[in-house]
Amino acid sequence: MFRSHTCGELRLHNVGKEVRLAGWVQTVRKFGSITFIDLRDRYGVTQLLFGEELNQKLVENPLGREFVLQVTGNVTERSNKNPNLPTGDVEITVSSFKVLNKSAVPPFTIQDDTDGGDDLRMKYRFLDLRRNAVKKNLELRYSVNRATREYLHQQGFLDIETPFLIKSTPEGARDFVVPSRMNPGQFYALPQSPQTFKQLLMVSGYDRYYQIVKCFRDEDLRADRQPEFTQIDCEMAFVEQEDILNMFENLIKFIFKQVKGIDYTEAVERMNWEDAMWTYGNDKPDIRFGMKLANLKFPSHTFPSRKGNSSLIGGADFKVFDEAETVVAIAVPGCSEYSRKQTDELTEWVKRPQIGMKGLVFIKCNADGTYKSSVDKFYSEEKLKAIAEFTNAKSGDLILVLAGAEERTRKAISELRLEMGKRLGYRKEDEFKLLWVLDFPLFEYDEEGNRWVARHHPFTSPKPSQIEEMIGNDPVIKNAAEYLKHPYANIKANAYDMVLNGNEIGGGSIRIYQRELQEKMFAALGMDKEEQQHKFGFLLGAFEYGAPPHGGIAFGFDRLCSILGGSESIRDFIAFPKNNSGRDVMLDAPATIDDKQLDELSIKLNLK
RNA sequence: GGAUCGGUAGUUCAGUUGGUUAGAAUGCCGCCCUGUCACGGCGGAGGUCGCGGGUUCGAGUCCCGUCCGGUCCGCCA
Repeated sequence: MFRSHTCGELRLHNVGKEVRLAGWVQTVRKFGSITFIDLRDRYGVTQLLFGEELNQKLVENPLGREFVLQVTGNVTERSNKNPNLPTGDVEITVSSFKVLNKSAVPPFTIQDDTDGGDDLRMKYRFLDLRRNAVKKNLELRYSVNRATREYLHQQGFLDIETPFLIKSTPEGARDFVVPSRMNPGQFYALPQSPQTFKQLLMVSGYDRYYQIVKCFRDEDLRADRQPEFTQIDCEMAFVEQEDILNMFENLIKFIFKQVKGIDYTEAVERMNWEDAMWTYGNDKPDIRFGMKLANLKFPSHTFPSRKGNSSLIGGADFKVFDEAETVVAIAVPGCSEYSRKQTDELTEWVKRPQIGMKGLVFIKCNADGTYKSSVDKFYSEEKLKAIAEFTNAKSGDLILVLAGAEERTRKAISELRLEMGKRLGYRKEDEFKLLWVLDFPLFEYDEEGNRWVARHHPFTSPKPSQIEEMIGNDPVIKNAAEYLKHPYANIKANAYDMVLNGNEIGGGSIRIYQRELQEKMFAALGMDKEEQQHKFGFLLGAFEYGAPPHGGIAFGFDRLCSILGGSESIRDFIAFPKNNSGRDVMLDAPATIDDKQLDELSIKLNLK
């Protein structure tokens, strides 16, 4: 018997028993003739006591950190208990021990607050994974996985595997490709998602499908982006949008309950894409706090149904506002007493290249009812008061105003809102707020190619009321400068994103299931018939054999785990992640392959 | 593709205006210690200052290039 118990389970009621434990040496505390050793495994830490006799043996066989040890001994009650340890009431009085394996001195400490930097931890990831902090993330990941499977199984979903070696498709992210030895000069692509396969499964009649599946995208990385990542991929047939929203907000609520013990009973809020952009400047707003945007000035073709009040800022001869396409403000609660140093710091913050604004206008709504701003030269106290009212600022608030080109300015004010929300403590990691963002635009304008690209993906259906608008109009954009006036710019999609605390955790759509409409969509994206047939002939063909109406959604599994675990980085929730440059620093991958392998694949390198 | 921050002991970092033998903490090694659990005390070892070039009487420090890592923009349907 290797061990009778784990290092996490012994308690007072086990006192008197002879037990055998195995694990890693966490620390050695020597006191002349007795020694304490903390023995660690996946389940916890138990203190070992080596008495006088055995202590002599320890001198002969010194133990270091991370040695693998097997001990036999009696569970005894401690004279000095440790309340910080679940096993802290007992210790093992060791009667015999065996070193199962030695260990080199680890390059960093195996503790919650390790002294190792990220780079080193990734290189020695197998040691990093011994740390409790990482272990509990992987445990959380497993419980999210289990909850997902339990819920979807209850709902009658089938887990069906789809292939990893598939065909490269033109739209979307860059593909990872795999050369085919048996078909020289030809390549498989790794799936960016099982999208077309799950749609084919709907045609086949498997009307509730899911998969927790790896997907691959060859794009640059971020803290929350990995080249291979995991999705909860789902599809349903004979459904409309409402069915999907209900099914999957309940999935997330189920996960909350199972994983975090949270009863999320309230209805999930819903918001149009346009409202999200108007109110928060962002298609994935964090609605845990207010600080909504006050749109003082904006281009009318971007928000055709909105009315502004530009007279509030116009006519003051303030060029920055007069020449800006967009002027937008937020009222930051209780910050009117910010010092010059603090407002300067905020100005520097928005001027960073990542934000890219030229400056920041602020208006202090003083507690005594007066106003003080950085633009007092241009605006009277009365005008400032009117702006403050429009911004819904209360006395004691600090109004921050950004001005510039629509897209950049809206993005910047959104970032600024999130930053101020964070600084004021409105973004608590243990508070969760879900949101559906609906009615995304079907198309996005691609400036470079002067053409339309699918905002979600080319299988997304337009709103039924706008199908005619799409079929009846030529996709060609004659006047690039005024692309927003093209009928396609206003077509909305049957698409939806689920947003959690300002993070997109999932997105999906009701799909196109008729060949004619799918062909029109491909054509709108600039694909001629031949190309359509070559790239998606299998799907178009399948649509001719009784494809049912269907739709689905995919959740970013890694990201969902990281948010539930209160971390910004998904790397902490992946056992063996890649670094910023897409490298596995432990394996040192990717790596070159030898000439024989290249030759078998009929590949010649052309390195520049 | 671009911006930006960093690279000094095993590790995490400090290092002033360019000036003697590059420091601290922790880890490691040795000795002492019977109740510790961040044990304690005494002593010791440990450095290609990422790499290459330049300026200078003199470079960890300034300049140029390069490599590696972090963050962000572009990109990510």
